[in-house]
Amino acid sequence: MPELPEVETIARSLSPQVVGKRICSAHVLLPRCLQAGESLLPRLEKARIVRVFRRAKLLLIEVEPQNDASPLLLVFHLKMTGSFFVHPADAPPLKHTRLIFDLDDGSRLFFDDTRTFGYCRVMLPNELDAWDFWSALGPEPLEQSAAELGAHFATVCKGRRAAIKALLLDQCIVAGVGNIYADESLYRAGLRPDRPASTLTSSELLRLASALQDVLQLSIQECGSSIRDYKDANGNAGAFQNSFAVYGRKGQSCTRCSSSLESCRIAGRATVYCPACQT
DNA sequence: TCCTCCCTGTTC
DNA sequence: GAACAGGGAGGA
Repeated sequence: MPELPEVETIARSLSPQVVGKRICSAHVLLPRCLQAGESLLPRLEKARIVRVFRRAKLLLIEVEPQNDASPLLLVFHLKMTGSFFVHPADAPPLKHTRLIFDLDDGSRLFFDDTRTFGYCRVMLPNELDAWDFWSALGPEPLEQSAAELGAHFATVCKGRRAAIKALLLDQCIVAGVGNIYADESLYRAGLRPDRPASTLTSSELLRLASALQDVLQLSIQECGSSIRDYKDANGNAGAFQNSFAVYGRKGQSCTRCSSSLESCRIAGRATVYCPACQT
């Protein structure tokens, strides 16, 4: 379940393996995984990979087509089980390989995805800008100060009766947060996930902003969280799952007060919290 | 604003 | 063999 820290880790680990190489050919093994841009596929031939980066939970590969002024973007959403790996020449597709990009040094970039929720879109820059999902994305939580993020939370929480956790998961409110980091940041901020957003004070929202930034930064330092499937583009697992305070710990004791952690469902997601520490 | 669906592997 | 994991689209 790659969220912001995992996608960031994948981008960082993939970048040195592919930037500067040219794409020789693209193979679509699962057609519905290519959600847009089929007509642009021929332009990928001999295109040079210039950048691998992340925005929200999306991983983007920017390429320069050989005889074309306009760059192209390969935009991936990994959803739950998407992953990348660079294989040697002639490596055959694996059971869950959905896309293969043959590179000019003979290596092969695989996009694998067990549950096939993930997708790739090949897009021109103006198409990316015009894509509703892209243009609606909220701010990157790590690209502003805690005070600025807290003030942003205060603005968007005003008058909202939805649970604060539901807002954290909303990519239009803040980009890149999924179930793990929503639960972990609410725990660190001492806030119940089911609190109606409008009931949070500005100081509580500042605490939440700060906790969210802390937990995302720490996780990036640990190369993300590996629950089941997640591995970076070198095949390495992350380690932040060892630091979870609440996620996946329903019924276990709170590390701070020893209360039994409780669970509920918010916005359709399993939610774990400490009934004593979070108010 | 909330619910269902999409999908497959793992766990109960 | 059912329950569960879950991001986001789409519908009520």
